[in-house]
Amino acid sequence: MQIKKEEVINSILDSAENEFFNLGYDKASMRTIAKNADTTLGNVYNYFDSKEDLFSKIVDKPYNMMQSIFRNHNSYSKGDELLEIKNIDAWRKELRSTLHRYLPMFTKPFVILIEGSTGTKYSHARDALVNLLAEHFHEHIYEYNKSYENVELAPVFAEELIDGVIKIVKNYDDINIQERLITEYVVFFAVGTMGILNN
Amino acid sequence: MQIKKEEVINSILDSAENEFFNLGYDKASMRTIAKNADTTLGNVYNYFDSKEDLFSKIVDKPYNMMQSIFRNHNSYSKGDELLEIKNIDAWRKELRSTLHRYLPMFTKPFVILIEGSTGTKYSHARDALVNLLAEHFHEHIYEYNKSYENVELAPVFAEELIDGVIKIVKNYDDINIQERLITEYVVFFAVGTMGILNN
Amino acid sequence: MQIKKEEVINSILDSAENEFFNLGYDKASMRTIAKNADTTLGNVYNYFDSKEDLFSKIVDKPYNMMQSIFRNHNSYSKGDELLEIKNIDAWRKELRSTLHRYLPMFTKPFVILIEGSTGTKYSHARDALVNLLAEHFHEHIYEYNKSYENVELAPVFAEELIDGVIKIVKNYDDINIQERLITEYVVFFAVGTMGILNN
Amino acid sequence: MQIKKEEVINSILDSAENEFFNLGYDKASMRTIAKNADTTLGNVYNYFDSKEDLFSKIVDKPYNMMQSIFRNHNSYSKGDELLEIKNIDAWRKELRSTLHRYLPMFTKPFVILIEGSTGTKYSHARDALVNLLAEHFHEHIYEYNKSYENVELAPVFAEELIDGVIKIVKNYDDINIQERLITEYVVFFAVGTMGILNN
DNA sequence: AATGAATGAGGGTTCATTCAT
DNA sequence: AATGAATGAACCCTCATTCAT
Repeated sequence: MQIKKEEVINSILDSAENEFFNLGYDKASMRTIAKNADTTLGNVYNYFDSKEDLFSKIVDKPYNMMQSIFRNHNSYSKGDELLEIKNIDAWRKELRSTLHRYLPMFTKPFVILIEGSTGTKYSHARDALVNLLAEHFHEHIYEYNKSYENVELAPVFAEELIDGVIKIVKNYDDINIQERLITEYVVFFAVGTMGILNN
Repeated sequence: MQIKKEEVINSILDSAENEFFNLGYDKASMRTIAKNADTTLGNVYNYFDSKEDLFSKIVDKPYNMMQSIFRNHNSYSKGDELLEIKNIDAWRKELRSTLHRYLPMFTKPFVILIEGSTGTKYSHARDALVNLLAEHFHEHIYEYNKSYENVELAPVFAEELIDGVIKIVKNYDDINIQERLITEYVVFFAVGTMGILNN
Repeated sequence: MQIKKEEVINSILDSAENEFFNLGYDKASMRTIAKNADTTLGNVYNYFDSKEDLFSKIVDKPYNMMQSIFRNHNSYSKGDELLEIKNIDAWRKELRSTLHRYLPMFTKPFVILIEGSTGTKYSHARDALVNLLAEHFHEHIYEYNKSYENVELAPVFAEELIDGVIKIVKNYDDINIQERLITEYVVFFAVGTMGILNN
Repeated sequence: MQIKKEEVINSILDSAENEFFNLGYDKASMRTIAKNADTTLGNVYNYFDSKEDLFSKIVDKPYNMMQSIFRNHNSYSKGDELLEIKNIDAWRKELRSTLHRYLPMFTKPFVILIEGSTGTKYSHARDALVNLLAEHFHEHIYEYNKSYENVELAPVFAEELIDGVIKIVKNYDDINIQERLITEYVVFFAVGTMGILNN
């Protein structure tokens, strides 16, 4: 019975994960979630208080991971000396090994958290991540070219960097391909920003 | 009387523009649109046949502009020799004058068309734009570095380029700022892609 | 101006007559009536208090005719000696001349009154006519065959006789064809009822 | 529970049958149906997909019966030799036994199908029936009196024959009375048409 | 623990009627 | 007299949530 119960819960969570992943919070349907979990609508409400609660249960893990990364994100800025590197392939190698640590975070629930949480109390999560990254860009810009006049692009870069990563994660299941493409995508951002700052 | 009528129509259009802008087509509420236009739900239907019709009235102008750009977009690729240019500022100047022609398209309605048209007959617009751009990236990649191994990034670049522009348009009303930032953002993409292809 | 006014009124009445004729009271649309009368919805209400009032103005003439016929309908039963007649062609001739007097009643407004008045205070008109005719049938039946066991058919005969006439009027505009077909249709009823009463 | 469910379904079906019977499809109100079924509007939609679906569930049985009769209605025309029979009572007997097979079709749902289906995909049913019968009349007329000059009456006869049957079904619930009256009504049509064709 | 029936608020839409001009 | 904008009640339908069993 103990086992049985967990089976049902997992079945619901799986079904919900798919639904939220495909449609986002607002357009997701509790009926569909129940149906694809091979259980009843009423029974879903025996295990989860509400649609929002169910969403929380799925999204909480990546949310907490993100929070803890935020708290000690100074460790992240160790890569700053990269800016000095002239050889792009060296960047690729360095970045790949750094990314490797974060890759486990890029799961379906993370994608849901970032782009499917509109309408929930988690909708700030995406903004927080964007802002954190935007700050980074901002700092780098300031550090590298104090007189650069298009600083407003920092949040744009941040957002599109994140969305690009999300897009790669959504489209490619194979973790190796993910790693290769995300690395290259981040290198692209590094090269691009360096380029416009250089001149 | 003539004036009165247009006032109401504009009031409805403004209200609808905001609603569609904030919520997208599907989640937008005709009741809310009416309320924010200081009129009655029934009266909205005196001026517009349906929700979809109201949406069309807002989105048609940027849609047609996009279509006409698509039809003669060969003129766009004339800028290919830019790739040879080493001086980034030259790129900036060239791109800025090119973008100048497209700037009138980048309005709130355009944003709605691109990211709020799910559920309408315009939902293909975003995809069409993304595909067109993705092809461009693809061609450039192939032209410049036949052995480049991360070609899968083309659609990602396309999508994030568009989303970045959208984000700029959303955040800055001043057309001059828009022009400056969009130009720089596109230059950033050019520099970035060139950089990763070069090595 | 006086003339102008009547023109508008007639235009509205004509348009309404068509609309009620084609759709019946309930499904008729005031908007459509106004449009087809080349005037405004609001203006229709300057001349007629309501949809029901407009309906009345169209249907009142045939209604009153019907009422006056009802009041002295004993004159109608003078044709009873027909029952003795064996020659059908004699019936045809006799009936045709009788019908001739009633033909002017079978106009579009009459049709509207009989089959398009559901939902109005005139909806009893049809029933009244049916009942009057049913009584006639009843009397004849009783007169001719006191032991006939299917007396309940009287109202059915009445209703179908009326509906048949209405159908002929609706489908044939030519008054001569109307006369020929209605006569024959009534003869058919006479022959039919006589036949089943005879045995 | 199983029982409870069927009770509600039947309650809704009954309520809907009455509503459609009284008002026809278009004017019937789902709210009224729900109210008269002692349930909620939303709950009606738990059992039936749409207004049209609910209508189908009521009308499908008589519709299918009608269709199967249409498919092998050649068996019907076998009674043609009846035309030679001079004894009306023989006709009565013969017709009654023929009608007996069709009687189960003549229910409230059948009435709804024939006169209340405007606005649904079943709206052709009445026309189909009328046309089939009109053809029959046409053939008989031609067969029996090639020079008869009022052939236009065929569709009128067809329509009024049907409407008469409908009227009987509407007014008499007792199946035996139905049988007696419908038989007599059809005999009346036979005698009537024979009479006018004979001369 | 599980069912699925029931609820109610909200969605888009139509239309007779009223009212200010 | 004429306009047509505005209203409000009713339409069909959806869906998260609750509740009795």
